[in-house]
Amino acid sequence: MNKNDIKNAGLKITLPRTKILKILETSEKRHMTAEDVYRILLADDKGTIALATVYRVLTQFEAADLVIRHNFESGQQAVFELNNNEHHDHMVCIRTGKIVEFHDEIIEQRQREIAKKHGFKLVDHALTLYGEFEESPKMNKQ
Amino acid sequence: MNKNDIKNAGLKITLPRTKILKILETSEKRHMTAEDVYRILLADDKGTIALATVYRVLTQFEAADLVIRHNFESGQQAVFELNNNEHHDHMVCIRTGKIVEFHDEIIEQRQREIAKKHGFKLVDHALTLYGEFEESPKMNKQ
DNA sequence: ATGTATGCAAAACGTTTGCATGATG
DNA sequence: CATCATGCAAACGTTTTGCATACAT
Repeated sequence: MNKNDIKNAGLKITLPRTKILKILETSEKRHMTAEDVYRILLADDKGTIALATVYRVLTQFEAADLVIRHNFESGQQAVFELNNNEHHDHMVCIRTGKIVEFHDEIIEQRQREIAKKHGFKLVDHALTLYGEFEESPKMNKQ
Repeated sequence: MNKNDIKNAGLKITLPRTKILKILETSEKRHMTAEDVYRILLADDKGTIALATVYRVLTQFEAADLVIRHNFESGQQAVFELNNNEHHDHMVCIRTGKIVEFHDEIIEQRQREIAKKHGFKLVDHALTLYGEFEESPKMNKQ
């Protein structure tokens, strides 16, 4: 019921917003740039939706905790993913851009301990591993 | 002997390069944006050094492993720090911008294990904790 | 009917680049 | 003296914003 998510965020239910949310929900890629979303909108749609609107809506969704914005070390485009409320970190392939999520409770726990030791009130954290996935011989990666 | 570092990087020893390196070495802030460096150059100097040069030099230093560039999740300006060859991660205060470094072997080890489990050749990683340092009552933070 | 959202174009931002000049080895 | 580095201004890619119009409630 994605329309409720929009309404609960205090936002009016508009075509751009429902479409963008649906794209985030149904796209095979969980991590998309604003341009990724924009390109999909251009493709499967008649009514024009401006790139500026995509940015605006994604920013609003972020403020509403509906999506999470990442700025991976590339420093280039931000990527957005639907917030499924299951915290996770990321492995990013430096060759293909492929992103895999993981969660490790030992690391999480250590972070809390380290923060505590430094008198640091932990609000958020980001852990990203950069490297390359070793392809299994027969598989073609994209 | 910072001039050797520059020479070893295959770079000519020029005023901008020695000054920028010295700023990185002697500034009380270990983590500086290009603009931070630029502003210091403007202040304590007569001969103009262009912001473009600061970016160029920092990028060259990065390629020579003299400095490390970070793009913290802010997505705004990159920050540069001298590479002391002691890997560490960062705690960033979301209120003051203060940065504290830490290193935790348990986390490092877990990362290697996770990468291995996923058939991921680990090249680099970035862990940043975001939060607030609890001030001790008498201390004025800056 | 009111207020909010949108498209468009232009601006803003951090960073990079082309080019003619200047300094280094 | 050949090469590399620099300053300047202009380009760049991403993201934001001003404004007049259009839509949701």
